[in-house]
Amino acid sequence: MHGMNPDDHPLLQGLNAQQRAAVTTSVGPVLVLAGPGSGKTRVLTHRVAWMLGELQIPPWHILAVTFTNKAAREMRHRLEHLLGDESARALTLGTFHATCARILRREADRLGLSSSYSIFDTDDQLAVMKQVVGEMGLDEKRYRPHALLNAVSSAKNELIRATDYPIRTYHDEIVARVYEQYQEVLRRNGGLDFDDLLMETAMLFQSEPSVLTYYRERFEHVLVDEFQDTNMAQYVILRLLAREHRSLYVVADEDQSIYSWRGADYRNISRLRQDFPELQEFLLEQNYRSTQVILDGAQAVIARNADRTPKRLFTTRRGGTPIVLREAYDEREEADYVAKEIGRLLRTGYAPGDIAIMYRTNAQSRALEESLIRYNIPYRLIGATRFYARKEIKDVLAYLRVIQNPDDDVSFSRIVNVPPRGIGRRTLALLSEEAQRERSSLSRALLSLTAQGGLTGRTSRSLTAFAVMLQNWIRLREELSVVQLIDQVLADTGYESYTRDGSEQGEARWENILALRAVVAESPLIQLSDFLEDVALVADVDMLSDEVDAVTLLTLHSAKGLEYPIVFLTGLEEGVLPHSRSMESPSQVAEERRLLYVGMTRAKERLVLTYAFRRGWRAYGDGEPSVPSRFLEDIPDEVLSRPAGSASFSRPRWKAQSWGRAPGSSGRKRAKAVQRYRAGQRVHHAYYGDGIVIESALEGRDEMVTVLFGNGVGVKTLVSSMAPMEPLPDH
DNA sequence: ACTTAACGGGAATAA
DNA sequence: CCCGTTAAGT
Repeated sequence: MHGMNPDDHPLLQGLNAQQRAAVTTSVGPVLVLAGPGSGKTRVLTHRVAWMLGELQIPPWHILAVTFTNKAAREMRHRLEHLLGDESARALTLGTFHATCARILRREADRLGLSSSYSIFDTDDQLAVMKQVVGEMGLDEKRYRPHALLNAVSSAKNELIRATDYPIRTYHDEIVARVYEQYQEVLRRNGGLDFDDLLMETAMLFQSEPSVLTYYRERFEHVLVDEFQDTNMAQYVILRLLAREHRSLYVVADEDQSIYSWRGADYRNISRLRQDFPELQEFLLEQNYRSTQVILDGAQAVIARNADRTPKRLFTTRRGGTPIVLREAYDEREEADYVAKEIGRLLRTGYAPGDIAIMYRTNAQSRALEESLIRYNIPYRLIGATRFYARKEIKDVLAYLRVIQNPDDDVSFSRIVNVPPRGIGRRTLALLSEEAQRERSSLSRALLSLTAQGGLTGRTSRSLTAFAVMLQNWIRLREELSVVQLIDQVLADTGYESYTRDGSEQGEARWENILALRAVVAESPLIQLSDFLEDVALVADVDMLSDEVDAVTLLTLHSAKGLEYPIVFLTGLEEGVLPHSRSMESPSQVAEERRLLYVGMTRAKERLVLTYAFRRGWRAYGDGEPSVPSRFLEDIPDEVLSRPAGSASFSRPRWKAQSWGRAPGSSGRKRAKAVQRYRAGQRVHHAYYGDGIVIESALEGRDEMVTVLFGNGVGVKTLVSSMAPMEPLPDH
């Protein structure tokens, strides 16, 4: 610093002018608006390092909120590296949910909650909601637990309590009562759901000035990544914390807001400007990730969204390989193309870890997996059956949860008869009655019944045996580590022989349990409560290890914040992206567009877009051919390359013939059909192979071709403009 | 009284 | 395809 050129400051190495300005600015409310690949997280990390190293702010006064646990871990590593000391250790760094969970554990008594409260995940929430709907005598068809949960979740994200739920219709009335009852059941279980973690923290800050003051002093400086994806509850937490010291540093990109269905609201950016009028704003417009071609394609897609600030993103990586757009016959052929193409890229020197395949819905991964297996390409799947949502893992965790929090009836009901020990529905119902009489939980009712010797009849023996085990575990909890406790539970319940039933899936399930055990063994000193909290709040992307060299399969949502040299985006069809459930509302379609934008901007060097002519699993059957995604129309031809794929694949006037809007929407392009096929003609189909035309007729503006294929395929009727098929020369 | 095997309906994204 | 429900089996 003494006479040193500020550009040589070790904490500013490798940053451009815009980034440096953002990192070194004075303490106060700051908004960094940044495009993809512009070094958002880097700026955030360097800003924290700047505050610690240059401004001499003690680490325990800093709270940094990241979007995933993985991002938090990485930031801590980078900070340790940048600062060369341990000061990053004392920093509070984590996701909103993890941070709130910790605050609430500390303040549990103020909420009338045990500090060993359970965190209820989606499955648990559904179990509670079903119980509520059942108890209230509502018709599950009319009042779908899923829909009710959504309503409750939205209310919580907006900080609306059950008693304040706005009632305009009879349906609202029901929702309000369901909401109230749902909270009642949660509370009896000593549980909080994901939304409660945020809502209760926000409301605690609102209602307890002393608590707010404490955390305000504690977290004098607050920094937030992915601010565009905060919801109202999160915004209120930030606003309250920062109101006094006004040191709030947020990084955002409205074009990457993809979680509105979870209550996220990018208008929080405008709220920030209103609530902190002295806000300093910085723009990061240089993209360091993608080639010009990829950036141009992505920009063209996002530019069509209204209500956004236009940005002038640029990169010095001129040119680049064109974006590949490829039509496939169906999801299987699409997957085969992707796998084959990956095989080719691997032979040119890319590593499997350089490649990601992205899709809108988890269900799409199946076909891709099958092809990758067939082509012997190593891959790993993010999401789908999430590790911690697997039955066997949830079972073990449910045991631990009951041991940790005996009021957790949801977990108790889950494991009381797993492995089967003769405690069926009827017995559980009796136990539930007893619990209601005693106004206590299932496990407490069981323990007191056993203690009184009040059990008779056939089931008494199994119930008593279970009660003895449970009591023993609760006692052992004090003495044993989490690993030892898991081992004890597995041994006592005979879970291994129950799981390993000789089937292949049984072996896989047991391996999953061993994997869980290994995770615990990595932190041998962890407290049970901390372990359960960590496990409840991990995201699938958190478990992405950089050391595994495999192709990554993931949803577009999980892809946020990641980057790969090569990205395949699959299923670019109307109904898939944009998703059919989003097509009624323009704002939801706009979000789908942002989702595509997020996906495209993950790619550094190569981007491949694919769509299928047919997609089997789609609800409207195999009769209806797919329509390419409307978003593809916005990508300029100059950045696209449309490979013929197999030789059979060239289709003249392809665009004019097969492009259109969603079925039913206006603006479908009309193209006069030309008869390309006649009876007796030989054809080649990309998927079905060679065949002979039996009949061909113009129908409306399309040509319907009936073909007899070989190799046992048989007769198929195809739409000429859509089928990946072409006439073969006669000879 | 419980368990298991077979069946039919509804399927986004996720901390 | 994963689920919840139902009917038959122990």
